[in-house]
Amino acid sequence: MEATLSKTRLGFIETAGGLCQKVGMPRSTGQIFGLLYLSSTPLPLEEIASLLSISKASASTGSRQLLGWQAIRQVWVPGDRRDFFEARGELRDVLRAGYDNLMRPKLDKSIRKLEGFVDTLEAERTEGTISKEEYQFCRARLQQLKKIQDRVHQLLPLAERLL
Amino acid sequence: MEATLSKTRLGFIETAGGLCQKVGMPRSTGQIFGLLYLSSTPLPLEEIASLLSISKASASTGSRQLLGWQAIRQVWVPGDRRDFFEARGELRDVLRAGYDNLMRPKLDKSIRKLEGFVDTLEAERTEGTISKEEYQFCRARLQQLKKIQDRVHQLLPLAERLL
DNA sequence: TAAATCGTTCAGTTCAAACTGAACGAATCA
DNA sequence: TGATTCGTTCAGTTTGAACTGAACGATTTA
Repeated sequence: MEATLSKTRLGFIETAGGLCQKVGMPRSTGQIFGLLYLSSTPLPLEEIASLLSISKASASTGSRQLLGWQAIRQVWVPGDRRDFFEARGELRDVLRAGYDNLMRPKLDKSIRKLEGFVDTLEAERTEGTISKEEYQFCRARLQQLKKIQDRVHQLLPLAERLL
Repeated sequence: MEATLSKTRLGFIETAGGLCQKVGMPRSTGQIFGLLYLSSTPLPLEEIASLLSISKASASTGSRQLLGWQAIRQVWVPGDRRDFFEARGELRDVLRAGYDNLMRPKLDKSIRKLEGFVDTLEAERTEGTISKEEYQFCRARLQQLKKIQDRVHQLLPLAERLL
């Protein structure tokens, strides 16, 4: 299929790519999702690459990334050996999966790190490495930070439900 | 002051820098905030640079960025010509300001963009540029996307209150 | 079995953002 | 006024991630 893309889809793809890039993920990955999200029919890897004017390599890595996030799924077309991809229509579930698989682990890790800092702070105090003043000040700030993290932990499940 | 940093502060600085980098902002900016957040006394630009082993130029741009986000504030020390900086202790307010000044405008912009896509889609339909099928499919997906954006708009003020 | 097609992997390149050193203007001090 | 001490700005460099082309293994087709 040599079809060209409509203006709408072109603009959408560009926006999705730019959005992803701003959040720190590869632009091409966002472009792929944008392309598939407005595609009424599953597309093979080769066509994704050519429509977006990117290499097959980028299309491959990008789509595997999106698969990992469960943002797209793989579709087998009878009698066709190629891999076809389509976007998951249920964006709610995509976001939920994104939260479970990407956000939550990172948050948990950051909490553990924060507790680590509190520990080393205590150690440094007993060692006498730091002054009482610095100890108290840092302790207070770290605790405040922890409080905020806890609030975030309360908020995220709530968000999950509201969305 | 030629004081060296405690282990706690060093680790905290590194974490803050890495965190910022992952979210798409300069690492050094996060380091500066990390340094100030655990500093019981305001620091002059020069010392920020030397403690973090970065150039004065980076320290300057980074601190101005943080000032813009209201994450730190400038303090004048009587009899000292230099600029001193300290982190805002009230992280709640920092987050709120970050939401108001950074998140919200971007969200609004993306909504406007989305509406633009709907419009061009309509136009392309009446022009006959796209098939009825593609039109209907894209329209449905764009509408679903808009629904999610609306939910996010409901959620964010709520988050602001909970934090 | 040979030829062809498909997707992945990997080394090398490209590219954009961050960072730096130096020059500069402004403000202070002698 | 001349000499310093600030902070900012800007051109050039560095750095790291994204992207590419080519080679490869796997699977299918002739």
